[in-house]
Amino acid sequence: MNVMNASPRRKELTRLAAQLFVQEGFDRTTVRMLAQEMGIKSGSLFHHFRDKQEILAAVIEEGTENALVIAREALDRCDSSASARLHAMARAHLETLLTDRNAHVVALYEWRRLDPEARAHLSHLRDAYEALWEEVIDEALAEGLVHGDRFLVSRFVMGALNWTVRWYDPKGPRTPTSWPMSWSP
Amino acid sequence: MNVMNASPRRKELTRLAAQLFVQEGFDRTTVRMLAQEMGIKSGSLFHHFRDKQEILAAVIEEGTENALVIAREALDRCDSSASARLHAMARAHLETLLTDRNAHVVALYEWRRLDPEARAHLSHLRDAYEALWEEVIDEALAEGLVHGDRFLVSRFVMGALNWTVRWYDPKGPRTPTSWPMSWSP
DNA sequence: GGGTCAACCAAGCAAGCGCTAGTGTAAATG
DNA sequence: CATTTACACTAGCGCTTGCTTGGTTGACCC
Repeated sequence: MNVMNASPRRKELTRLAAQLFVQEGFDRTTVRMLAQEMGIKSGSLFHHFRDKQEILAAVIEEGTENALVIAREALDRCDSSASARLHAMARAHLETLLTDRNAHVVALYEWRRLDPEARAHLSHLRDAYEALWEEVIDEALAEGLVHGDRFLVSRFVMGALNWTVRWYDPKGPRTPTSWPMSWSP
Repeated sequence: MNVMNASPRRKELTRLAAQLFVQEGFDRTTVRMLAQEMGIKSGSLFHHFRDKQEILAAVIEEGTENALVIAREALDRCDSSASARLHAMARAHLETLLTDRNAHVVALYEWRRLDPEARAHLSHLRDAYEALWEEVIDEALAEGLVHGDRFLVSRFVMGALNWTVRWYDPKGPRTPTSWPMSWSP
């Protein structure tokens, strides 16, 4: 088995899996569906991944790693005012949400399907990303750019940004989706 | 079968189902698990609901109907300034999110599992609720209370509010949950 | 040209799934 | 008293699931 490496083949399979997981949801996506989409037989899948769970973990890991890279680059590139850094961070966030849309939607909707070990590992990645956000928000608070409770501000900002995956459709203004364009509670 | 009525027994079963759907997700929740939680055998479940899908629809319907009632009451009770109405609406929204938490989390995560007929029916309920929001936001824009694109403003407000179900835990400040307290994309 | 190795396949197993059929029974209804 | 209704039961059918097994292929290497 290829379990631990990051072969190009595995990367591609992961990308395809992400797409299917978004379309059908993790539980509804069978290993046979995944295999067919990948052009192989279902048994062959387990040459690349230990089990179905590992495919899910690979999808989320990939997405979160890319988010970290993009955010760091954006922060390096912009000037050091709190406003510019906040702007850069928000923009990087939305950029990631779009380019790795599938992976992030999966992370959002299927996180609970991860087993404890995978969850622990991916939590570290996530925490690293959140640390960037908290840093930037602290600066914004210190400069008086925004006001309010540090905790609440960051939750609300992240909420508003992340929620975009539910209603923003890059394919066009009003393509029918399988979830409601918006949601009322 | 009791399919169409709203017997008190069915209401209670629906409440229990909502809890299980939140804990396990719709697909992972088997009719046998539901039956056990309800203290009956799996076959007996189909006396109350036509099929598993109908249980899901019942959960979401219940939650959305309650949201509508609460929001309307709140709007009736407050005075007519745009600020007061916006405040009342936001408060009612969060109140619903808390009291019918399970139902709303299910609606948020499992909407896609609904079959087309159920989805169409529930969309109407949802639209009725959203109409209240749009009305209030329009008033706020007209009075200059908030600025910006009407569409974007309502999405961002709803996003920030709805996102609370992901990090706010009514049981206490830091109880471990099965999803990340917050999320980084 | 024999050996290596990732990649793949055909076949199938054990477990679990939603749901149905048919029956029993106590309370409500005529 | 006779009949219907609401609710529960047992038993199991037909099918799908994730995953395993044992073997084949073809490109590359010394």
